[in-house]
Amino acid sequence: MTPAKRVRKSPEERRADVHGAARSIALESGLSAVTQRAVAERAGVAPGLVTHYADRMELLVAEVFRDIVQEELESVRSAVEAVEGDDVERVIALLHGLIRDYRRDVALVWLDGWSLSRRNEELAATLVDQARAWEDFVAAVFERGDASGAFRAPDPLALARFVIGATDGLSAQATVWAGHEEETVRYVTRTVAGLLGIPTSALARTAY
Amino acid sequence: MTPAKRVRKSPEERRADVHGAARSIALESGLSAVTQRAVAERAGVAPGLVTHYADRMELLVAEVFRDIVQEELESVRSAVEAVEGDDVERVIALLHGLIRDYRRDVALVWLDGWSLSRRNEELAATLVDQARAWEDFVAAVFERGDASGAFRAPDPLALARFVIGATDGLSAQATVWAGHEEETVRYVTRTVAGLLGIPTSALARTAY
DNA sequence: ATCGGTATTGATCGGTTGATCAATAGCCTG
DNA sequence: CAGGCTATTGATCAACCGATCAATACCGAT
Repeated sequence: MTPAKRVRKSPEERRADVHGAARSIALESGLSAVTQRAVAERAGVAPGLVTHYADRMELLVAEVFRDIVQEELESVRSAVEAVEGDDVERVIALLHGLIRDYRRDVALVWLDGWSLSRRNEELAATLVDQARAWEDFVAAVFERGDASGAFRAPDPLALARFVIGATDGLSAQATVWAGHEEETVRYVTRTVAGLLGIPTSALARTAY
Repeated sequence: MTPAKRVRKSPEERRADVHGAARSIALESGLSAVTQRAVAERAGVAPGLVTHYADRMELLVAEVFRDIVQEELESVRSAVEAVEGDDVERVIALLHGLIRDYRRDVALVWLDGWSLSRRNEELAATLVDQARAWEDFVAAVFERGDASGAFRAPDPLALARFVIGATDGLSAQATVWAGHEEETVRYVTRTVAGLLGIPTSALARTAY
C-alpha cells in the first residue's frame, strides 16, 4: 500500500477537474451516477476532496445539470443566430436543433433531472430556471418573426411552451425509439407551419 | 418489545397486499420510493415478506409501473369507447384523456420510469411494452376515423407516435408548470385538427 | 534550503439499500 | 384437540451512499 502520490493544484483548477469528472459521468451514466466516490475516482482524487469543493453532492448534481443543459441551449442558440436568411429560416434551424440534432445523452439528463428534482431542491430550482431560459429563447425567435411579418405568432411564449414540451416528449421517445427522427421532424414542421400560418412547404423547403 | 401479532393470509391475498402497498407508494412518492422497508411498513408486514413475494425489488418496481400505466390506458380507452358520436368525437375524448384529465402522479411515474429504466432491465422492457400498447390504441382511433372518412390519417401509427410523444412532454411540463392545461388543450387540438385535415372548429366544438 | 500555509488524503461514521434465512407461530387438517 | 405445514418474522449481511476531519505532504515564499 504505497500512499498515492499527491499533486497539488490551484483550487480553481481542481474545482474544474472535479466538475468535469462529474459532468462526464452524468453524460455517460446519468445524474444518479454522480456520486462522491465515482467522481473522485474519475478525477483521480480522494473522495473527501469532492465534497470539499462541492460542499454537498446535491449541489454538484444541480450544477452539472445546469452546465449540460445550458451548453445545449447555447449550441442551438448560436446555430439559430448564425442563420443568414429570414425568420422562417431561423425557425427551421430551431426545429433542427430541437429534434434532429438532439443528443441522446442530454435528453437522458433532462429525464433524470425531472425525476430527481423531487428529492433535490437545488436541482428542482435549476431545472425551472433552465426551462424558462429555453422558453425565452424560443419565444424570442417566434416574436421576431411575428414582428417582421414573416409569419403570425400572436402569443410567442405560449407557442414556445407548446413546441418545447412537444419536442421534449419526442426526444424522450427517441431515446428508445431510435430511427424515427426524420418522420418526427416532418410532423413537427407541418405542425409549426400550421401554427405560424405559413404553408408547410415554407418550413420544409430545405432538404430533410 | 412484544412480538408483533401475526396474521396469516393466503399467498394470493398477501401478494395483493404487498402489491397494493407498493402501488400506493409509487403514486405518492415516486418509483424510487418503492423500497423493501417502505413497502413492508405500509403493508404492515415484515421486510422479509416483501422480497419473499416479490422475489427482487426491481421486479416489483417494474410490475407496479406496469399496473399504474396500464390502468391509465384502460381508463382513457373506456372513455373513448364510451363515445356515442362519430370518430371526430372520439378524437376529442382521446385528447381530453391525454392532456386535460392527465394525472400528475401518473405523469411522474412515467418520468421515473424513463429515468430508472437505465438501471432496471425489467422496467425498461415493461416501459417499451406499455409505450407500444399506447401507440396501438391511439393509432387504432386514428385508423378508424380514416377508414370511416371522418378525417384523413394516412399513417396512423406515425401520427400516434407524434401525438403521444408531444402530449407526454407537455404532461411532464405540466407537473411543474401547472395552470396551462387549457391553453395546451387548445394548441394540441389545433395541431391535431390540422394533421387530420379537418377544421379546428370540428375538434373544438365542445366547450373547453 | 527550509519553513508555513493549505491542498489533499483516506479512514471513519451513521444512514440507506436489497437480500437472506433460521426461528417462530398461525391456522387448517385429521 | 393435537399435529404439522407453511406463512411470517426480524435480525443479519454486504454494499453503497454522503459527510466529516485529523493527519499528511506538497509547493511557493522567504
